[in-house]
Amino acid sequence: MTPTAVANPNRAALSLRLSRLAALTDDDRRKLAAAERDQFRVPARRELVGEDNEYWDRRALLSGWACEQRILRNGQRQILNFVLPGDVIGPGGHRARLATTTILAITDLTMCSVPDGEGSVGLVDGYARGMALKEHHLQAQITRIGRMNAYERLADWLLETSDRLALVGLANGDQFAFPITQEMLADALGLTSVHVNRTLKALHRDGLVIVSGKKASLPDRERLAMLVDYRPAGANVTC
Amino acid sequence: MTPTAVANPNRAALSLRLSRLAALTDDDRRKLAAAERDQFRVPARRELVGEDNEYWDRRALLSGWACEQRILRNGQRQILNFVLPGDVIGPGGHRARLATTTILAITDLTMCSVPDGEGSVGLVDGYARGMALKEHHLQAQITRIGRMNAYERLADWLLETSDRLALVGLANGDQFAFPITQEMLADALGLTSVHVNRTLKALHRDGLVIVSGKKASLPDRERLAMLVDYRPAGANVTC
DNA sequence: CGGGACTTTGATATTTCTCAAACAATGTGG
DNA sequence: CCACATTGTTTGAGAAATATCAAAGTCCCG
Repeated sequence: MTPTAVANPNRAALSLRLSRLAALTDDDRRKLAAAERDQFRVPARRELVGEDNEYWDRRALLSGWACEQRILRNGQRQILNFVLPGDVIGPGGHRARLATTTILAITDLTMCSVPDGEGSVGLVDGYARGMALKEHHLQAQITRIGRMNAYERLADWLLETSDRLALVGLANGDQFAFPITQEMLADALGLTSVHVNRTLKALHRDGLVIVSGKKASLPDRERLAMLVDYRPAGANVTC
Repeated sequence: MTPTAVANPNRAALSLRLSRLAALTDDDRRKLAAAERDQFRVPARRELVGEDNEYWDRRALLSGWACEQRILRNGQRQILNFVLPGDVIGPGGHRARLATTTILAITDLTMCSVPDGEGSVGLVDGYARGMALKEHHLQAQITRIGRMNAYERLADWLLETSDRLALVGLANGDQFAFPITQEMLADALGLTSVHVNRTLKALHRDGLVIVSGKKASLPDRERLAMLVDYRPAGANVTC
């Protein structure tokens, strides 16, 4: 184990995620590895896709967190979804572009471009499952905001997020990185940062969630999942 | 104008919508017309796609309204989006299926299957724009529920819906069919039917919305749109 | 005409927001 | 390495939006 490998444990998030979503050949893996080798960085707080900007090719996030958001006229923000390592962003099959949406780097990011799927059943299948997962997450987001209370929204979102991170090997047992502020969480879950704070404290009091510094952990996933009737998407997707 | 043509003014919703989303050749139109000729019906209240059901090919809705929904353990329902004439349902490019979601016929429906896009730039482009629009509507739905109050949610949703109907020629001036109950609206907008009722009354009092029987109209779209900073998706999409 | 499904209304409860301030952590320039 | 500025968290008190419960009214279908 070389030092650099230890320092960058997840620079293969794209290939790791795809290999868990579809059956890849050695050739697929080679293509992905090549793409991952050609990385570029984006500093925190930079916007990746501005409204009405030209849209670029598909890119994958290798490390860091980003989010897709929309700003309302009155300055309010709605975070539509978080972009986590292994996720692909860019036109999803369709070239049509009408985003009134922006992608914002929450932390410093490492990214790479995504190899074309042409001629590879595995890659095409993996991309397709990735898109299906993304749609699933959008639907879950609607359900959370539409029909759950603050306590349930937090619980459900934490479970989903930890599952997504686990899929790319970024969850250590029940613990995972948590680089977002309570205000971002509020903007994602349709709440106020004050209320997020109080609700997180309630979850902590109930022994379900521990957030400290830039880490979170879910000591009792079982009970948490029961509480909000959480159904992991993974079962239907991973292969 | 034959009597049947008058009685069924919108049995060409698919080709109409696609021709507004992309440039179609005569050949494309022929294919679509052929598909539309081979219709089938679905009675109101029937489920089209059950959870974990086998997924079928892509189908288009030619007349009637349906909705995609999810039922929570406690019996609550979240309507994720409404399916309107001209909309395509089924696996969107990706074959992966993980829907924990159901499509429900709200009214009696007329449907047809969707011709393969193979070899047609126009059709492929049209389907792609349709998918992009759908994603846009999901994002709009999140923004509505997450960051708007009841009054704004209703207003925004009514504007979007009337635009979607207008795209397939189903809006008469500012008036359009409105076959859904206030409870469905509540389940879509993350509200209570009681509150939807009161809010609709407020919109009516303000001269912005008239709902009566199974029709709705928006007498002052201008003011309504201003009020909620509504941005039609159409501008970026229709060609 | 009767009955079920929708709508409307009222009174009250609950959740969440708003405002304001104190506190803690984090980073930055000197 | 300190002092300060900035950003994020925590707390309290009161206000506003929305939910809940219950009942009456209305409409439409058969």
